[in-house]
Amino acid sequence: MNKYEIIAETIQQSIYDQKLEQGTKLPNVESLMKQHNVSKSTITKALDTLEKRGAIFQQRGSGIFVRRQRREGYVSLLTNRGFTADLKEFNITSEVLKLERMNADDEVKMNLHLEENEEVYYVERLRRIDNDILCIEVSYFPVKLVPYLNNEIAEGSIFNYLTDALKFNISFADIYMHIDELNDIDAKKLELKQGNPALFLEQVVYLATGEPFDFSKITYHYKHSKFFVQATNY
Amino acid sequence: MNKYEIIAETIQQSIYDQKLEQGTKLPNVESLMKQHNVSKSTITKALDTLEKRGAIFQQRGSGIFVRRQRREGYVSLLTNRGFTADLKEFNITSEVLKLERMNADDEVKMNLHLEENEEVYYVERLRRIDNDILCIEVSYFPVKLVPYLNNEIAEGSIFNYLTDALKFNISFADIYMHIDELNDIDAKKLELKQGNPALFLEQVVYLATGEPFDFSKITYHYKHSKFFVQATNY
DNA sequence: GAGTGGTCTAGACCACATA
DNA sequence: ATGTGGTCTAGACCACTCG
Repeated sequence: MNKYEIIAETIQQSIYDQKLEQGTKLPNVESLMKQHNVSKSTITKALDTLEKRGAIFQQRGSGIFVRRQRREGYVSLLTNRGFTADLKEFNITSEVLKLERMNADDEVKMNLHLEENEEVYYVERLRRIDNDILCIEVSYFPVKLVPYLNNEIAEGSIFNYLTDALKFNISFADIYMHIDELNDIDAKKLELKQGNPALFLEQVVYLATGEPFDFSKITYHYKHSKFFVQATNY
Repeated sequence: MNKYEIIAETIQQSIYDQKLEQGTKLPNVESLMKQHNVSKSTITKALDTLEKRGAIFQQRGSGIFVRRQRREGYVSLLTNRGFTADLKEFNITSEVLKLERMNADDEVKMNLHLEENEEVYYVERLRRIDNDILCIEVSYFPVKLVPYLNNEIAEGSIFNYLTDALKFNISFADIYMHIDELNDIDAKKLELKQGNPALFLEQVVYLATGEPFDFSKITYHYKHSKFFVQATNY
């Protein structure tokens, strides 16, 4: 880890450990420099990182303050680290409904930038949060990037498998959302009724190289899904 | 404007003007340094800014590439600059249903960190996107921060009024979302039926000082609201 | 190995907030 | 006026990618 990353972790941890409230003032830049024995730019970089994550905000001429402060029970859409929900806070489990290799259809080809006749893994999962049904997730992974996938992996976190075992360097994601009524099939899977409201989310996730490796369509149970976004004005 | 901001604008504009596609490689850091006659850190800062905005991605050892690429018709939840929707792309108009000064109730007091007996402006607006009904928005602004508001201002962009006339320095926002069925009253306003799906969004917007100045509850019309989020893995 | 972006330093100077 | 964070420089060195 780089110096600035270590410093960022240290500060974030100390906010967490001391349960500092929103608005609490942190030590100034100079004392952080001395404390960690690094140059000003390194402290600045560490603080910028924490600001991006939504942990602090900085005000020129005034100081550095704790931001954080989320309501209970909401899942962050752009989690602190990684897009998958905070697995520590919430107990999320997955039941694999289907897993197979298949040829990509047009929609999948377009979203994953695939050529003709390329194969993908198709995974359909029912995900639960603390035993409540959270969503149905249908995912596609190109075989050329994800050469192997099985039920055991899909029951856990596929993203953890990709980063840990396959050393994927996940970089960014495009997320599209809309609301609509449930159709008959999805309603049954979610144990709801046809016509009930649902949030439909599509995401394309990219490697650091810019290659898309995951296209997923997720249908959320309207009673058990609450989302949280920390926006910053760039 | 700072040097790095000007450089960031220039690069972003050139991507836009040349309609560069995702994955297009940009000039390397050294040539950008020479071209703008600045040091490496300044270029780095400019590129970091663009990366935060989702306009580019950088890959060590390889280059700088164009990211951008959004589907048509989706409103960005964390717009390029500012949280209010891209007003240039979409024609958003507001009809003021109600505007009055009142005492804050408990919910408003909590979200805006107000003391007992503080007054707020209450604004209820029906917002349209290209003549379709987009949402009902109910907003609260503390009078101590927003001493004046009228119908004419509320028919336009309140945020523009706050930043331009009152010189507000808007810094960040917390956004909470959930899905549910419409009640009778909201359904009528949105010209929908009771029980239809809706996205409910609550936002608290903060100044650079960390003071909250806006608490809004927004109910979106499910047929005319599509959202887009660009996530980055910090 | 050549080329690319990323980190880090030491120090000068600037812009803003607050009392 | 003082203190605080923000910008910028010049240059050294590091880490990754790719042919």
